[in-house]
Amino acid sequence: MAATHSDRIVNERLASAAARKWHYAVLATLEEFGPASQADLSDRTGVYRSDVVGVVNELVERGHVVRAPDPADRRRNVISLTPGGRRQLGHLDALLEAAQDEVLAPLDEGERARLHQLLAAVVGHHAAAGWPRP
Amino acid sequence: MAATHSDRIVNERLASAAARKWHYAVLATLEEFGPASQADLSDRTGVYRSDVVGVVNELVERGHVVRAPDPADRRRNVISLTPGGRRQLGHLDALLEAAQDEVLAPLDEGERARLHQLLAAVVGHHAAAGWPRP
DNA sequence: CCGATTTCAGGATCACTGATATCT
DNA sequence: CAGATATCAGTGGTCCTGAAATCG
Repeated sequence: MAATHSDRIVNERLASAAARKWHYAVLATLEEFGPASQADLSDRTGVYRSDVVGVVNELVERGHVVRAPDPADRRRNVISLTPGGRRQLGHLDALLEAAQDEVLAPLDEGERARLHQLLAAVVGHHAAAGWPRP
Repeated sequence: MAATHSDRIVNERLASAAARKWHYAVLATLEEFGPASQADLSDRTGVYRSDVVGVVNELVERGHVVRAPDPADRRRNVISLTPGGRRQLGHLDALLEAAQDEVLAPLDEGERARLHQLLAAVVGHHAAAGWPRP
């Protein structure tokens, strides 16, 4: 139920920027780790390999990202942030901070930190165990 | 990410009983509050009114629930648990307890209670505010 | 007439499976 | 050859919108 409330609020805000959560995940990952292959993006964001294609296509259409073949390994595409993509990421960051504030409204600072810590422990445990990937 | 891991684990367990989360939600609500109209079930479970129909249809097919017109208000259907539905609920309860144990594996008892309390505060806040219903 | 209930038809996103072609 | 990468096609569940028919 908490996840559903959170998703609804987050999706409303992202829709105002014509974005979805995978767009944000990919942009944020590119900024954090730099240019990456689509397989890297899949592993880091949790987006299925087969779905990365579509997300990257949409980001390319919007001019937020560029896709170029990797000269060092011709199986790969290298995905890189554009200046426009960096601006969009800043925009989405602000939207999502507001969304988080709305979702966590009933919690004070300490409670928010504690919740984040508990959820991170859960995610860390399952990510370390590795989840089924094709 | 935590919600996604949780959903995957819960769905795997429920699939082994040919059930989905809404089946459990409806059965559990019927046991807790007794026979109810479909609108009541929608409000109590969060399932959209338009989706309750399908869930109840499937539970009727499986013999877990009966649908009867309400003589006191002929707009309504009264949905009631069958003995088979009660058995199924017990079965699902066991499956979900195991799923919860798997999801929360990295947390000790106190941490689980704290997480539950924090999420309940979030849900309570947004439920009280009322979320958009058709 | 207004409001509530049930039902149906459909859209959008997401999680997931499987197959194929290309390249290391 | 095995293994990785990118791509395409398709399924099913969930969240959500809208509209019709029936009844209080």
